[in-house]
Order: sequence, then C-alpha cells, then structure tokens
Amino acid sequence: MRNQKEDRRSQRTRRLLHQAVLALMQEKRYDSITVQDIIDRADVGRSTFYAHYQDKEDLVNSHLQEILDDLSQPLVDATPNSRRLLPTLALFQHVRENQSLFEAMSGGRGLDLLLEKAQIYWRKQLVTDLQARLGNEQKSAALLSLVGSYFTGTLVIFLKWWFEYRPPYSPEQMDDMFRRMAMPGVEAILGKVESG
Amino acid sequence: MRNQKEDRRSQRTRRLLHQAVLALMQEKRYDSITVQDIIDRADVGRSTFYAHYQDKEDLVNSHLQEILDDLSQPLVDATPNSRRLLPTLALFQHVRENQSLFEAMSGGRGLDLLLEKAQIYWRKQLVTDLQARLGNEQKSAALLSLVGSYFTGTLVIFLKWWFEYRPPYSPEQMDDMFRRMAMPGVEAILGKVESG
Amino acid sequence: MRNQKEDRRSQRTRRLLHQAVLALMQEKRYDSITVQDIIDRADVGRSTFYAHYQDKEDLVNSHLQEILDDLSQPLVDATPNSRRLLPTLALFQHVRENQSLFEAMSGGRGLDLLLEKAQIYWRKQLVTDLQARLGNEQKSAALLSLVGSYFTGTLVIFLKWWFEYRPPYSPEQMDDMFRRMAMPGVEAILGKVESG
Amino acid sequence: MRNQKEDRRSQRTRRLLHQAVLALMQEKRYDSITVQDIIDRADVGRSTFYAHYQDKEDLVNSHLQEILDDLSQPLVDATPNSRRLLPTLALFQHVRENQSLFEAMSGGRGLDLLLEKAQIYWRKQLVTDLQARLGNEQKSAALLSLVGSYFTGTLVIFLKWWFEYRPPYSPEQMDDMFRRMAMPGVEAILGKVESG
DNA sequence: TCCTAAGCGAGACGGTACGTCTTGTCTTCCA
DNA sequence: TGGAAGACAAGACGTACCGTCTCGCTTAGGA
Repeated sequence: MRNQKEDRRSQRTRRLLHQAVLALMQEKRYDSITVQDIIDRADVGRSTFYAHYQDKEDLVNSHLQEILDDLSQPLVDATPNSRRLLPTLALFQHVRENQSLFEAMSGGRGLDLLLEKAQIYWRKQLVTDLQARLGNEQKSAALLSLVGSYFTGTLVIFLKWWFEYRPPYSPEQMDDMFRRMAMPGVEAILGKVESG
Repeated sequence: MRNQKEDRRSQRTRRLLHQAVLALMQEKRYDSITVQDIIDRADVGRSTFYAHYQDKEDLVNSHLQEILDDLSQPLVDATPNSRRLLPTLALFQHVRENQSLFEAMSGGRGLDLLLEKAQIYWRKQLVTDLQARLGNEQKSAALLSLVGSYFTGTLVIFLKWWFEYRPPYSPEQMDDMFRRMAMPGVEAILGKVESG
Repeated sequence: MRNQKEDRRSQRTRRLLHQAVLALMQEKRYDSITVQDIIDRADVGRSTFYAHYQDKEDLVNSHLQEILDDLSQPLVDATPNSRRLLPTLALFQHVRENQSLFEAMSGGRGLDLLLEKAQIYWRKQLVTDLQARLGNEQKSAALLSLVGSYFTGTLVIFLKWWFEYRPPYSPEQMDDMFRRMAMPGVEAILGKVESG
Repeated sequence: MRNQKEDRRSQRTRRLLHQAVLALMQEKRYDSITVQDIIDRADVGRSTFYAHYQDKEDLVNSHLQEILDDLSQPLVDATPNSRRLLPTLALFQHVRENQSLFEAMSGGRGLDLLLEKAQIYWRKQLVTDLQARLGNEQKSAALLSLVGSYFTGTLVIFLKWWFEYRPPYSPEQMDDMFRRMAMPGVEAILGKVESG
C-alpha cells in the first residue's frame, strides 16, 4: 500500500543523510558543519532535507538516537532480574566491537553529544530500576537520584577515557576497573545492591 | 601617562562586556547569544568588541576563566602538603557562598561550559599532585590519568547534581557524601593516599 | 477509438485548470499565483498539470488565447470588404456582453496580459488588411506599421479606460468616440481609407 | 557630520547596484534577473542589497524613477504657459540623445516597465494641466481622463515603435507625425487647446 | 468478463532563489 | 592619532516554488 512506497523512498533519503552527517562529523567540528555540507555530501536537495528534519540538530539527534538505541541494546536484552546494575560489561564489549564507529565520532565533539544523551537515558533507566529493587527499603528520592547520576556519570567518564586515552585495556578489564571503582561508592550510600 | 588612561578605558569596556555576557547567559542559551546582543547590552561599538576579543567564545572563555580562578582559589590556598586530594570541602563552601552567581549561569548551558573547563583544570592539578605523592610507588601513567578523570569527573557530577536537583544539603554534607562515594574508588586503584 | 476517450478525459482536466486559473486571477496578482494554487483549486495532480502544459505561462496563454479567439470573432465574421478598419463597434459590443468576464480579469493584471496579446494579434491583421487595400498606393512599410500600432494601440487604450474608469458609456458611444479620435490620425497619414 | 559619511558610502553602493541592474537588463529578461546576479555584478554583499532596497522590484523602480525624472525634465523646464500639450518635441530629442541608454533597456522588458511608469506619470501631469487650462469650460472629468490616457498612451506607442521598428526618422519628424496623428483626436473632443 | 494500457492523484525529490541573520573586516569620523 | 561607530562582504539559514519523477489507482476499450 501507499506507505510502503513512501517509507522506502524516505528511508533511502534518511539513510543518505545519516551517512553524510556521520562522515562529516569525522572531518570537522560539529558546529562548523553546515546544512549545505550535509546535503552536498548526501546528494540530496535542500528542501528534501527540511522535509525530513527540522534542522541540523534534529538530524544529528535522530542519528545519535539510533546509535544510542543500538548501544543500549544490552540493557534491553538483560534478564530483568539480573543482579547487576546495568549490564556494563556487555556495554564495554559492544563498544569495542563497534570501535571504529565511536572513534570516528570521537573527532569533532560528536562523541560528547552522544554520551551526554546516553547518560540521561541510562540514568533514567537506572533510577527506575533502583526504585523497583529498593521499593521496600526507604531511601530518599534525592539519594537515588544522586546514585543514578554518579553511576552513569562515572560510566561515561570511563568510556570517554577509554577513547581519549586509548589504553590497551580489554572490555573485561575496563568493566572490572569500573566496577571496582564505582560500586563501593554506590554501596556506601545504598548498601549492597548486588552480589555479582 | 597614556597607558593608564587607555588601560582604564579598556578595563571599563571589558567590564561592560563581561557584565553583558553574564546577564545574557541568564536569559538565553549560550549558542543563541549573538555578538550583536552583547554589544547592544554593553552599549559598545562592534569594532570595540573585536578590538578586545577575538570572538564571542574568546570573551566567554575569558569570563569563565575569571570565575574559575576564583573558584580554584581554595586549591591555591591549600597547604601544599595537605593530606587531602583537592580541598573539596572548601570548594563546596565557596560555591554555596556564591550560589546566586552559579544559579544565574545554570540557565543556558553556561554552567556546563564552566564545569567542563574546571574539570580539565582540576584534573591537571590533581594528576600532577598525585605524581608527586606517589613518585616512588610505580603506578602506571594510565592509572593516574584514570583516577584523575574519575575523581574530578565525579566532583563535577556532584556539583551539577547539587545545582540541578537542589537538595537541601549543606556544603559539609555534600563533601561528606562525595568523599564517601569517591574515595573508595580511588583507593581501590591507588591504595590509601590520604588519611583525612 | 482510443483518442476519443483520452480527449474526453483530457478536456475535462483542461477545463478544470482553465476555470481554476480564471478564478485565481480574480483573487490575486498574476505573478503571485503558483502552480500549487492552480492544482489545488482544480483538484488535479501536479504531474497531470505538467502533462498538459509546459508551465503556468503556457496555461495562462492558452486560456487567454481562447478568450482572444472569442474576442476576435467579430473580425473573422466581418465581411471581407467591409469599408471599416476592424469592426470595432462589434468589438465594443461583444466586450459589454461579456463584461463580467473582463471585469473579473481586470484585477490582478490578467486584463493587461490579454490586451497585450490582443494588440499584437489585431495589429498583424490590420497591417495585412491595409497592405491589401493600399496595394497600389505606395505607402512605405514603416508608415503602415506605425498606423497599425497607432490604431490598435489606441483601441486598447480605449478598452482599458472603459474598464478602469468605468464611465457610463454604451458600446456605441465608445466606438463613436474612438472613431472620432483615432480616424483623423489615420487619415492624416494614409489619406481617407474608409468612408464609414 | 555623521550623515555625510554614511551618505557618501551609501551613494556608492546604490550607484553600483543601479549600474549592475542596468547592465543586466541589457542581457536578460527582467524576470530572470536574480538578486544574486545583481550583487555579484555590483560586487556587493547580499545583506547590503537588502539594507538599501526591499527587493529587486524596489531597486528597479528606483532606477526607473531616476531615468524617468531625467526623461521628464523637459516637462518641468517648459515655460508654464507654453501653448503645447507636453513638450513632446523636447522629449523626442532627449530620447534620441540618450538613445544608447534606451536601446540598452529595450531588451528584456525594461523599456516596457519604464514607459508604463512614464505614461502614468505624464497622464497625471497632463490631466492636471488640462484642468487648469479648461477651468472655465465645462468638460466632464471623464473626458479629460480619456484625453489624458489617449494622448500619453499614443505618445508611448510612438516611442515604442521608434525603438522597436527603428525607422530612420529624426526626433523632429517623429514629433511632427505624432502631433499630426494625435492632435486631431484631442481637438475632436476638447476643441482647439493649443495653436502650436 | 477479464485484461491491459492510459490518464490520473499523490507527493517525494533535486534544485534554485528568496529575504533574514550573523560574523568579522574595514573605513570614516571624532575627541 | 587611536578608538568608537557602524557600513559592509560573505555566506548560512529556513522557506517557497519549480519541474521531474515514481508509484499505485482507476477506468474504459479490445480480447
């Protein structure tokens, strides 16, 4: 029916635009990328761009969201009653497998934008999760919020450091260090929340 | 003397520009502040602006640097052989005393820019400090770098949370929680580095 | 026969488009009418429009040509050896009978376009006619051209004035005044060319 | 003082733009001239263009008005109690002297725009003039309006024909023919209004 | 009665010009 | 004579149309 056709065409255009913006983010600072750059690279008309996205930011957000969805897959796949706070090991592994993508974004501030979005997203997930786990124990909302910020913020710090410093550590080593550094802090506030 | 007068004039102009940019950062997003906004507010000619600063970023950086210098005063004042990693309590106290300034910047992303600069600055200080303390113990540069990122990153997370969540915690309570959450992680990697 | 069907459908589409453009010309300036306006009004697809006409101008021209053909009917019907230069009385009468049409076009520059086309068309007719009448008398081509421009130009001036000034004159009065003003000029150059 | 400087700069810019639009009108149809064409030719920034003129039409109008002012100089210079309706001889002479200018405009519809403006301008002058002359004789406003349209319309027809047909006639011959063709018509309605 | 080719609506698309906005330079005036 | 004022070139922005195109849907004639 109708929508199939439109979807097929639209999808192509959107894919071209995403590819273009990804390529450009490897070459120059996010701020200095112009809409003209993007549509030249994607070989797409100006009005077509604006038919799909409000502006450059909208496109980039949509692009980052896709990557974030992919990045958060481990979260979704995790067995609900896993005893770990967020499946961070799977996350480090996933990142390593797609290393080239993230390294590409690492120039030009793209990675920062992604991780900023990611932290907000993960924090929400984590706080919800913690509320569920600790439903009976009375911890203040403030403390939960703080722990959420701390845990996901630290996670982002580790990921950034992994990319920027480029130490020769495996995903497993990274996750191990992360756990060793972050979990005592969490437990200091909440008490033992996991055994793994 | 000529230069005195000129200096005096320059100072006045710079002060006007700083005030203008501070006021504007409370009203709108950093990105949407234009040079025209600033010079209108400061009641200064366009060329005058460019005589003093390269561009908007230069002005803002210069402004943030002033605040950062002030903010980092506790660091500088600290007794060199203090046993604490960064005088964070003094920092939390200083921030509380100048709360209105930081709350003003908190709209419009200005605070983020400041804290980003601050983290880089503090990290450098901290890593240098740690290298001095642990000169004899052989810790890899990588681990020092990671601890520096972790400690200052976490500090920034706490400061941000303090502003955004606005919990009714005193500087002392904040510092206490920060220490309880962050120090175990540091020690997990470096061993005990302080007793206080 | 195949073509009959196609023609019947095509005709409907063309009629819809003509009606739409006529209606629109009453509402807004010619230049500000867009193809989108036309096809929305005609309830016709974009590609259908371009299947029938090259562009907006083509459509309008085709529309004006129809009106012009109708408007020039008196000319064609005139007995070939009429002694009058162009049957202008019939023209004024015809215009009065279709007054509403012309008034409709009078907004938005449509009438100007029509009369411009008309003048060129009539001038050609008139010059050809004069050449035939004066075949033996040696009048330069230049003078014939001038008289052609003068006569038809003046006719257009009268028609425009009739519409814009809207004096309470009958077609007969208009024609009478037109003859009294224009014929002396013609005769000043060509000598008496008609007795009527 | 201040305004002098601004004026001097502005004048330069406006002159450049007028020159550019004049040059372009010789090369292509009025409609197909873009603002980009103009500013490229004038070597002027886009925003500068819009600082001086609302849009292309505004610029062209302003340009035509200048030419029209120049063209109407004979009118203004005429001794107020001249016995002729409009000093048409001076007009034909002026046009011949600036022939190259008008021929330049003759391509691309520019001349049409000018003459359209001119006719409206002259008609107003003439009607005012006739009202003054015939103050005591009771002629209806309608007839004065008609004569005004007729006289100036015919004048425009003659000028256009002169340019388009390019007959080898002198300004004096043109004026003579114009008078011989147009005046009888005027007198047929108004009676003798001049002796010359 | 079914088949098939055309006319058609819908509208995505590449492209071009628009008028607006902002930047950083450059010229002119004035103190 | 050096700094302030602001005109300017440059060029990106988001919008509006254009003319092309691809896609299914009707629909009416010939099989």
